[in-house]
Amino acid sequence: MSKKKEILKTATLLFATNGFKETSMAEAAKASGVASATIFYHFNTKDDLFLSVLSSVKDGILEEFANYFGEKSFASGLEMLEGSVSFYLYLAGSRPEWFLLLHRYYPYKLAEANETCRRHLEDIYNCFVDIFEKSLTQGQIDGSIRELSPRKTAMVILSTVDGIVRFKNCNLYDAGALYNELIVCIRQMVANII
Amino acid sequence: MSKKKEILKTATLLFATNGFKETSMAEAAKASGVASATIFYHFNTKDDLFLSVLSSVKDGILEEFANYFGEKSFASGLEMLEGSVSFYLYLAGSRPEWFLLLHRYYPYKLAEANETCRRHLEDIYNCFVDIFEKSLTQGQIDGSIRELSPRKTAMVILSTVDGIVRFKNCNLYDAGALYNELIVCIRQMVANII
DNA sequence: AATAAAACTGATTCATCAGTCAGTACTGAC
DNA sequence: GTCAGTACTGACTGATGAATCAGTTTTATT
Repeated sequence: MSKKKEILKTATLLFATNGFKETSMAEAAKASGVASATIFYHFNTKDDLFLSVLSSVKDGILEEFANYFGEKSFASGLEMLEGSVSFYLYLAGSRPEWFLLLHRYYPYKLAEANETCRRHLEDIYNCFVDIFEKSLTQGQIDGSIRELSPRKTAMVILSTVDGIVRFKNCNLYDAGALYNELIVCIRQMVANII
Repeated sequence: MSKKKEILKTATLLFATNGFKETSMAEAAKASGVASATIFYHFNTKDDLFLSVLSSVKDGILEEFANYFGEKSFASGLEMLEGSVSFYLYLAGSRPEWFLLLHRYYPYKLAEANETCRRHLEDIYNCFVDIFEKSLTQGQIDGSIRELSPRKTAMVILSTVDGIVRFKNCNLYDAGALYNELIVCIRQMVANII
């Protein structure tokens, strides 16, 4: 792997697990196996490195979801929704660093002043909401989803799923034990009762 | 107000809005209107100050909920649940610094190594889950809530409500516009259909 | 082989910050 | 008034960390 990619990968892990301020550039360089000045050759500033990390996380998430929907098909909108939620939970388990990073406050703080950062975050969360919304709209057509506002309900579902992942990452509860309960709750929330 | 209380109040705001690492002790002292060394007279270390802040936030939250339930009575478990959720949202609006602090990662990171910190966080989240659980159990007795696991469902509800508040604090969506939708979704999730 | 450009480096710089120190000011008890 | 204890202070210290600099090494091109 090129040194630049190595730095990016290592920095993602460090920013996610230890935080932005808590990670020094020298530490990131050492953990990447490069000299302390090399990191500044590839990335002008620390914020610059962070934005590159966030951008690569965005690309990863969008690609993973694109792949998933490229090879899957669903019998109904409700099934698509349940599949999307399950895949979100699966991804949070297989790429914990992505979600840990998104559950830190730094990106949102930076987004207040930095347009690029703001756009990355919006792209990521719009990806999630769009998928849930599409499932709900589809379900209203095929009759598996009840009468509701697809966009707003999609946001509530994202809150729920993202909240569970956050609790798990914060070691507050054994949130992993809630996955089944979560799917049931969401089905109950949106399913059409015939 | 005593200088100690003034420091505590100011530090809560600074840690919540700017973060732990991003707030210097000198800055906190200046914003509190005391000399830079005074803060170390009242609090041994920066972590010590943070733990005092977290402890005062815990006391505040527990007291607010105790007051609310002391003067309210509910016709059913479902109404109690809806009241609790509304009060959570109201509190998140009137005391944003409490929830901003809880939505940062630092407390959870500190909790890994610090027992006191861990206990404060558990007290806070148990308070929330207990209230939702109590509502659900009550509702199962009076028939307003369907068959479900009260503890686990309470956690899912907390994820949802807390997730909405987090999105609002992160300025991701106009989550305030989701409050009505949220109540409807939760009702749909747990209400007994007769 | 010669050359230029790109990649990389360790030593240094300058600012910031948690925590200390050696005091001074205030308060109440007698 | 004086004494003791508590509250408070500005100046200082040692460590850390982002960024720079003045180079060296590698790579690609002719």
